[in-house]
Amino acid sequence: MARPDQLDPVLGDLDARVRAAIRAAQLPETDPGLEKPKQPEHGDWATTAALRLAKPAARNPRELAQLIVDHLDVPDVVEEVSIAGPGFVNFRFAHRYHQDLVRRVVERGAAYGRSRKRDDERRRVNVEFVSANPTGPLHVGAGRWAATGDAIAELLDAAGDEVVREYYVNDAGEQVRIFGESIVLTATGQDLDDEHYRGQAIREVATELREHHGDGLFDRQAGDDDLVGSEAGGIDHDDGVLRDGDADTAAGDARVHPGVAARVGVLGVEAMRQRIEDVLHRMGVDFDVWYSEREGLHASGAVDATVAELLERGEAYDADGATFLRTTSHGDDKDRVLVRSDGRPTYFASDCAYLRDKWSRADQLYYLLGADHHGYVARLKAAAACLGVPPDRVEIRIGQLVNLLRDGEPVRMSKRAGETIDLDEVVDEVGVDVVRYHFLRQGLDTAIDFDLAVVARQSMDNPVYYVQYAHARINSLIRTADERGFEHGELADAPLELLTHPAELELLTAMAQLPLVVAEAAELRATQRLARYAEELAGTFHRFYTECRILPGADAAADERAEAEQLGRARYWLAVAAKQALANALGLLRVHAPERM
RNA sequence: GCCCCCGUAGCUCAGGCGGAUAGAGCAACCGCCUCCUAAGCGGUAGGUCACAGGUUCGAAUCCUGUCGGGGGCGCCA
Repeated sequence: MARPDQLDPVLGDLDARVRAAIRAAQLPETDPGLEKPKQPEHGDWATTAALRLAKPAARNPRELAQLIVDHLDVPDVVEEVSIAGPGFVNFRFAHRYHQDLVRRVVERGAAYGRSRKRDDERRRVNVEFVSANPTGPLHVGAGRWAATGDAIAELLDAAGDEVVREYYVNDAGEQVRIFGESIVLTATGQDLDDEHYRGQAIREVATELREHHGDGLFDRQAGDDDLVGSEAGGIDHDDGVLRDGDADTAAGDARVHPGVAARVGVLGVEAMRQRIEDVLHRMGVDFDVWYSEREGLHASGAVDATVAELLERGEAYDADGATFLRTTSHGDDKDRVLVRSDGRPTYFASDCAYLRDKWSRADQLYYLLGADHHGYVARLKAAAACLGVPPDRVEIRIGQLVNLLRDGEPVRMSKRAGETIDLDEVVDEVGVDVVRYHFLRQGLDTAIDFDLAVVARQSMDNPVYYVQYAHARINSLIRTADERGFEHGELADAPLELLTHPAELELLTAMAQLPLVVAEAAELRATQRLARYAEELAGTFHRFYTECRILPGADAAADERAEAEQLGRARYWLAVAAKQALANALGLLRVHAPERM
């Protein structure tokens, strides 16, 4: 967790003083855990140190709170210190602190809320998410991982880490051959079997490939002569296309030449991957790395090298002609096969090689997986352990799935039916911001019902608009001020000491929290923390706007007018700062902050 | 058979690494635009935090069990 001194100089100072007081009182060292009291009347910030010290010190927390206060060198900005409840120490800050905040927010601009980490604390984090198989279009569920993974990556970046967004492309194995067959059969108007992929996107890809490569691509002869070459047996040991797959279905569909299926499969996968990339881009998600299993792990020899290394480390062993990884010694239920007795590596072997590769490029690995992959966690963690990667450096988060509904009725998403509603169509229907925000404001542990009818119909009541509206409203205010020629002057000259109205102070307090919220949300990888905070911040602005007249009214008497002008200047700059804070919060969620609505 | 997630207001969900009177939005009801965007604001009403034990000075939060709901693995990739 980022410490307060890296977020806010005043809080950092207070944090240090509380620590000093704890030392002076000869109490065990503990994090002051500065937080904002739930009830504003309790103060601006509070330390819970006494509560947490109660157990180790075996003393009454209120007594400890008093001890801490007795030893505390109270900074000037703190106007009032009080002990309350079971042992909270509350601090009330002078108005000066809040007024300085306006300057700090405006000066830091887009950087307000972001923080740095010391070099020894900064991590290179590899965030892998989505990674859906490129054998079909993305469905809504993938949209959840896209929005969440992207926002978590952004949060980590804002918290001072170096982040790489990565998509693992499963472009090797059995499924590529099946995908190739599916395209060929679709293109040539033949019936598909149960195992084949189908749907609108496949038809489009088939058409696309025909246009680029001609009918010959799907032709058996062409496959024999030009495309298959040494891989006539259907197994291509060089690029891994036909190596993988747990099924012992070396055969394949008799109507499609294996070489043609392989060739078309590779082309088709790339075409589909491109479509996925396009949809994700529409979602505002752009990956840094598209990692090809076929090229990066098979063609490069990384899989073989990884298996060799595991054998060398003594973590893998040969039995019954196959090679097993001893995952049971790291908490898995049973040992997993790396290389089958026929010599083909398993998909799991690819995962091991991929993990090893990522570990060479990063020092923190984050995997965002859907609940349908939760059975995979144990073996992946075991694989990490076998490869010598410390367990705390591999994070595997499981998110619950998304149910797509329309008017309360489930929308079919089965792959066999082929006809589903894709993410692309959902984005068309309700818009990017709604989709993203809907996913981001809910925790990963909650299964989400995404009802198209509800989301579309109630779009005006969607919380994302509540936040965006606050931003647009401030912009409108600024625009109006300009149109009326309101002289707001320079921020440095603004009479911020006039900001004493409760609504103003609440807005200021809310703004002050952004850096801590960001740090906490990043630490917990919890996008909903930031989303809920954004709603709270928007709420404090709306109340301020309702209760406090910002631009002077035209009807005021001359003597009152001068006063109103002064107050207006202070409030104008407060609004400018609030707009920045809102824009930053939305920006970290990568949700659009509109200038007008 | 095993595993994961959830159960908090009528609905959808925050809060959950123990701490102050349990929060928000929607829905309901009552108010607020001669005035900077009413996509807003204020108020009222609405809760055995599923249930039962346990740990603790203190439990919505941690542990165990039960019930209810969702999903996964054991078939594929």
